[in-house]
Amino acid sequence: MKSKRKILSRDYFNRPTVRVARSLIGKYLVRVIDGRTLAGKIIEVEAYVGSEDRACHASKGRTKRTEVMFGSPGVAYVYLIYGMYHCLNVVTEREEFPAAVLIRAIDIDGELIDGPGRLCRTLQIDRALNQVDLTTGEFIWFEDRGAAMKRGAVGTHHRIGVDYAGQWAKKPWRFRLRTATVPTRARHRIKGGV
DNA sequence: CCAGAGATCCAT
DNA sequence: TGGATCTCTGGC
Repeated sequence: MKSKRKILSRDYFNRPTVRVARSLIGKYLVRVIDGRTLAGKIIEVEAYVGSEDRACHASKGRTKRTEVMFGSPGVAYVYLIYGMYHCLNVVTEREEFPAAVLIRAIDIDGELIDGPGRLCRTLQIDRALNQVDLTTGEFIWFEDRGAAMKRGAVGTHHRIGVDYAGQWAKKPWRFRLRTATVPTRARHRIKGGV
C-alpha cells in the first residue's frame, strides 16, 4: 500500500517544543534544489524552549537575530555559527513564545548526513532561508510519510555544545533514532574492539 | 567602537 | 586538541 505524504502544518509546530522535536524523528525534510528534490529522513534533533532555557538563543532576549523565534510556528530560523556553518531550526509554539527545534542529522537514501552544519551544506541551506515559511510545500518543507516509530526507537540525550547553559545543558532534549546512532566513520573502530 | 564567544567541523 | 572565520551581543 502506498504511504501518504503529508506536509507538516503550522498547527503541527504550534505545540510544546519537546513533543514536536521527538515527533520529528522519522519524518522527512524535503528540499528542492534547481528543480530536483532531495528528501532526508530526520535522524536527530534538539529542542530549544523559551527565554528561560539558557541554551536557547532567545534567552538573550528579543533581538534582531532571535526575533524570528518569537514569531509564527513553522517558520525557519537559520543562523551562521562559528563564521562558517549554518544551522536549520523550525520555530515552534505560539507567537510570542520563543522556541525552535534544531535539525541535526538526516538520512538521504541510506547516507547519514550527521551534524547541523553538514546538513545545511548538503541541502544548500543558508540565511537566505531565514524566516521562510516551511509549511507551504515549496523550496523546503517537512513531510510525514506514514512511517511510525517503534517503541524505544528514539533515544533521548543531553544537548550538544551548550555546557555554558548550566543545569539547562542537562535537559534530555536531544532526540536521535537509535538505529542510526553509530556514525559510519566509527563502525570499524568499534568492530576492532576500540 | 571593540572584544569575546559561539546550538560546528575537520585535520593533526 | 586547536584552528578556521564572521556575526551577534554586551560593555564601555
